Amino acid sequence: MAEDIDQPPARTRSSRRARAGATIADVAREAGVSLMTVSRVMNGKANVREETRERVQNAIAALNYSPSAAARNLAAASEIRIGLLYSNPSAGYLNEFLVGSLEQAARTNVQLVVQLCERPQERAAIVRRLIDSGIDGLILPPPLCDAQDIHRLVQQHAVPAVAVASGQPASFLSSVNVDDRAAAEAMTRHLMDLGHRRIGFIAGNPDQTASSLRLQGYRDALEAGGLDFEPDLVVPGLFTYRSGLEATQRLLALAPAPTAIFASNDDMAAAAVSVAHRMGLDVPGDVAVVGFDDAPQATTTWPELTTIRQPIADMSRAAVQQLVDDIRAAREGRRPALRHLQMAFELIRRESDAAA
Amino acid sequence: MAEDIDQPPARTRSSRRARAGATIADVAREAGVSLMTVSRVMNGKANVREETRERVQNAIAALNYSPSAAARNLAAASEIRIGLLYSNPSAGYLNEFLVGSLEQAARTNVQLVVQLCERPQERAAIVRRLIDSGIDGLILPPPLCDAQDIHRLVQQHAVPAVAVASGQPASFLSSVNVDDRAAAEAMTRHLMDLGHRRIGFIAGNPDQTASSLRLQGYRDALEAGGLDFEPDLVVPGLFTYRSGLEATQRLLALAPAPTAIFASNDDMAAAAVSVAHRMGLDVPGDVAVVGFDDAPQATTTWPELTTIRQPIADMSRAAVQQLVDDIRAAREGRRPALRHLQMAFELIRRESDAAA
DNA sequence: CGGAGTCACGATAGCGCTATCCCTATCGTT
DNA sequence: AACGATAGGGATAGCGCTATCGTGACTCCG
Repeated sequence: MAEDIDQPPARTRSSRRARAGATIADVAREAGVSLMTVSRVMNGKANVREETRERVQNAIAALNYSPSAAARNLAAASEIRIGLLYSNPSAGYLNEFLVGSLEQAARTNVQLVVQLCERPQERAAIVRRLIDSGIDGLILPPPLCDAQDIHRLVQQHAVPAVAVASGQPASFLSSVNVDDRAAAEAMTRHLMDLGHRRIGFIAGNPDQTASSLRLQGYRDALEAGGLDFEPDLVVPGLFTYRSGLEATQRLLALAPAPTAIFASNDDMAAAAVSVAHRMGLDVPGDVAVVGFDDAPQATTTWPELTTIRQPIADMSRAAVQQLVDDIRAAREGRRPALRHLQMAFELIRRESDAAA
Repeated sequence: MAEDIDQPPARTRSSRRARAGATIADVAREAGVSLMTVSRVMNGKANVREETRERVQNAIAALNYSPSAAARNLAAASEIRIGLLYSNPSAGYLNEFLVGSLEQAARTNVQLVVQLCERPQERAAIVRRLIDSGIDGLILPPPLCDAQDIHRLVQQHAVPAVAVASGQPASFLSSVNVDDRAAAEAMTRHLMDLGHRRIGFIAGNPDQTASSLRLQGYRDALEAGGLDFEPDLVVPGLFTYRSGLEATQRLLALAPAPTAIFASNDDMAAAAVSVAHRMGLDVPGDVAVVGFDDAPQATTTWPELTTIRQPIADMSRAAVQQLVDDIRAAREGRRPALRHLQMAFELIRRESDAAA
């Protein structure tokens, strides 16, 4: 045997080995194959015999091996950094969004840079800095998905980006949404089915394109049901609790008052409930109130809100996936295949609505 | 000049170079120094002349260089992965917590693994899997900071961990909190200063050690102010909106009813406001209501809640920092210096309290 | 004035992995 | 039988950075 001849010269310097765990070399030795074969198995490449694959996988399990993300990135020259810009959407939204994207980022071995991007006058500078620092792509949750200045930068620098929950995503972006129009239509129809004929609508922030789609859905449902659209029943809002307070006061001051209020998000719906209560009205006995988003407010309000649930975590997961695909495509010289995903919403019936 | 002799043999294989940006070699060339000097500057090592440091920094700026996290981790043998376990605290809390820790994780170049750890019966398995996969440390926000089964695993496997906002952190953990007792005392004193003599207290979930500290603060303030502690005025709660509803009903059914209600968190305080309104009581005219945490609910309620603000993002940043220090210490064979940080809280006065 | 100590900095060898190139055994084809 | 085609798998060279050690230029002191 030539085993001792093969040994490398004794290391005089102390080893710099860091990982407590096994390395790919250990696995290769254990399985009796080369490093590359182990690597192939781990990356699911095709040209490995089933039997070999199993042997390697057993070795991996036996040694409790988990690959070093750092080494993989470095070797594959595929370090991907994705910027996730956010600007104070409701806490619940951001939260679920973050969890979904973090999970997907970990799964696909990309680094997520989470950046607050609050004040409009600083936005451009922040995005520019990210781009300059070599970010590989951007995720734009609402309301940033509709920000013109960010769009311009993205297009100028040809940075792959995904808009989430934008009403009408720019042509050079991938996007992930639910069908806001259809969802609002379904909710309005639901109220009509309960017998409501005067349905107040609190619109969302006009700067977000989803707002007008929700309004459109409301109008479509009225029309389909043979009800006249009454401009007085639509009042402006900004997606904030405070704006919901004011909007509801206007609606309930109408004569005759609406028997149902459809707020464009849950914050405003919660505000509507609060105003109704303070006016001595019962919800849903005197007015039904429904929201949109299924934010935490929906269940920390009494009565709990009937609302539209968006699969936010799934959407953010999909957004990361799409972005990574686009980035890899661009790196390989392929044209990224912009895709516009539409995910299913769900009408969640709780206790804030009832027959008219 | 020997410049052309120095050139490496023409590369026949295509370069595997990935980064669009500059590498440390580019910076070194630009600044006219060696790689190591650049590395030293970037890591803030002491033994570099001020003049050289500046030259390097200029080169870095000129090339808009940013180092590859993957390469740094690999070379320094210092890849650190931290597990952040969470279990459905309020969305606002988790949110701020995540943002803070993500930021600090990015800054210190460690990888954050965010893990949902909801159901008690699965917790142990999840934590064990994380540990087996070679996680280097754990962050335990409430309520997991007080979970006995997790504590046991952490101690058994000697995994560095930091408990955040635990009332009485286990002896083998580092911790970061605010002084819950002092904060509750301050809030109670605030109500007493406003002239309230009958102050209802809604306790928090007894499984979380912070709950009893908040109650203790309430009692301490009463005693210091010469008021008798009245057991009837303290009702149990679970930190949930729903439990706040019930607790408030009990408090307001008392005769005489309290003129102020101190809820152990904002969810329950929001519930208290809701119940008061439905009973036709004005807040704060008929009852003052105050909360704890400064969660989003505090400002999406009318009237906005007076509450105690914890610097959650700062706390999570500190937790990550502490954990990284502990991990590095352990790797170098030093004993980690367990530390118990206490950060400043703030009483935020809004519109839900008034003189008795 | 020579040797020890200090300081700023350079040369080099990896960190753990994958891309690339290359070799071998096996098969079908003529 | 000779040939190319095609798996399946090995050897090697980096990816971009830092740890370690080496080196020359200074200081300091007996």
